[in-house]
Amino acid sequence: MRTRHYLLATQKETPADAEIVSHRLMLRAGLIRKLSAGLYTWLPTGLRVLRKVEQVVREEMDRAGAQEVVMPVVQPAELWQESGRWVQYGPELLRIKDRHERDFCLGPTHEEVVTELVRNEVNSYRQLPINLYQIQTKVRDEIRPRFGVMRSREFIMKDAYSFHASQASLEETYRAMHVAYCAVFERLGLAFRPVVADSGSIGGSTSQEFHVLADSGEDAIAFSDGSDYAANIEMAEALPPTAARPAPTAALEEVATPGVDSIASLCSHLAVDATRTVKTLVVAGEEPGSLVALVLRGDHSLNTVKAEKLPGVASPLRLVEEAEVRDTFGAGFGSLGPVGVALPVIADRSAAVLADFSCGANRDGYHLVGVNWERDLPLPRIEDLREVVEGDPSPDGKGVLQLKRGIEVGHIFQLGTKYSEAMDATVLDEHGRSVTLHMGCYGIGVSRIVAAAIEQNHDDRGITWPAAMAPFEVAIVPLNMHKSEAVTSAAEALYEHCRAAGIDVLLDDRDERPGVKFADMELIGIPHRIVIGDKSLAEGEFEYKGRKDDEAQRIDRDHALDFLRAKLAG
RNA sequence: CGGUGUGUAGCGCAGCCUGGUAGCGCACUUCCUUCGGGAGGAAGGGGUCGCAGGUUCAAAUCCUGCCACACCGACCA
Repeated sequence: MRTRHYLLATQKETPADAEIVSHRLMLRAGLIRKLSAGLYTWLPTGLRVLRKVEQVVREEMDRAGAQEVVMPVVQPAELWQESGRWVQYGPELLRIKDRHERDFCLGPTHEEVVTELVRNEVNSYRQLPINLYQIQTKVRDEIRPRFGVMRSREFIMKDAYSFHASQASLEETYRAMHVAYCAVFERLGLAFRPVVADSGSIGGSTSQEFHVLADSGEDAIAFSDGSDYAANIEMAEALPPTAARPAPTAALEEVATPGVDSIASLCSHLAVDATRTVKTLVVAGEEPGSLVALVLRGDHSLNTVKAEKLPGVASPLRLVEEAEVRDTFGAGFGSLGPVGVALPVIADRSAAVLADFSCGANRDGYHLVGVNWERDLPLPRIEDLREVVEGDPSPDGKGVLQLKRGIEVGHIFQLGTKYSEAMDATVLDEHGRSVTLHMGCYGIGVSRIVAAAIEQNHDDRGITWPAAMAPFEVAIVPLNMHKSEAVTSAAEALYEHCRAAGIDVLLDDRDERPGVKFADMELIGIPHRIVIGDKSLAEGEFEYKGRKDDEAQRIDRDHALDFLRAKLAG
């Protein structure tokens, strides 16, 4: 490719609304342009990167025995009604009507379509297992699109669906997908971690996420420093404290705490540590109109995923309005406590082992100190409610937890029979009996990977692509090309040799000053750069610089191609 | 959906308070000089000031409504 007629679309200035580095660089390097909120055009350079990611994914899926298909983006409502998700999925499902007023949706995922396909085409256990995948545009009407293609309303995803006659077969494919995913992210040169995950709205039991580690990640992940344990923080269990609850030593007392409406202000007012306080959160119960009080140690945070899975607690979790709380407790948020409340109370494991603690008095402007379970109030139901913090013991008993942030780029699920049962997808087994299919599903956020890779690979000049993802492998930068015939012919010759050798090469034949060319090639992150100028050319040499190198080096022009081949191979 | 903020040339912004000729930088076009790290000069092109209504002799500016976008909280690849 030559830059002269190539839509390079680089820009010096950063659009004001780009918050994270990958979004800024994708705009500046001319990878994407925004059409509307959460909707992006992929420009030639961006598309090249996208295609490289797709190809790695495709190769590893094929290697793992999956077969590629393409399913429709537009899907009939009937299928979604059959699985129950037409009502369950919520407003994120973008619904449309055709000219006959029939309901359709734009596919956010394809469980229904693929199950419909397989129940028609596969009838015997002999045809199983089967694993079908596609690389295709998905549509989700995101509440809040942000960070460019990281969270957009339209995005490219690889989604695979496997079907099995038994749970054992499903587990085998699930493991194979785990291996394939690790291979994909390794080939792409990304620092990643597989983590135990919540299966969320897709359903099913076992699931793991693959996270690219980055400070800008939207997810927190917890992992042990003493074992392989790693989990999304939503799933990380906070183990029960090992120490028993101390005996009470203080007397129960109500103290005036004017203006105190938070744990922080309570601590400074009473000169106590947050670990000796308790906070009370009120959420909706399972029965319509009912409430449940959740009690956590002052320095801990509620884990909403854990909470909404508890029997008696409404799912999705709903924190109630202050007015509602006031009706029940007679006090506002800042003065709530578990003493003397008529509601079901659930205490976190850490809160349940406190003695002589402080909490709200259920009277505005007052708190209780010296509170003790079983003396001042009954010991309530105890559950794991809180978010783990750094330094907690690892749930597998080995080591302590560390927290990092991650970008979810892959997710594998064992769905079980959720969809096959709802949609009556069965085969006959070797005894001629009808068995419900077991199902797995496996997603990779292809467009998100592009952004995630930039989060991990950039410097103050631009993107520093991992080799496998770079839009071009080699940039040829001739200096003074329009004036020097020697430079022109050398550049043209090297360009043709590279093309003949199958190298992805970009020849910068623009009539621009050197600084402009260098800056652009570095911004878009081409890993290898050959500069051809009159001075070095007179000595029969080119100049080579790797994108991450500090210094350029001279190379013999006659061996430039071999030199590049060696660089690309290694 | 709630909270906050912003809509003026392709991009980044000023002008609005105090109504009166629509401006700056980058980018773009032409010419001259320059040419190994985002050059200098000269001359140009490009805007229904988000939309609709209102106030006024006069609205980018004041008022009302609507729309769009961004950021902060509940969703997910």
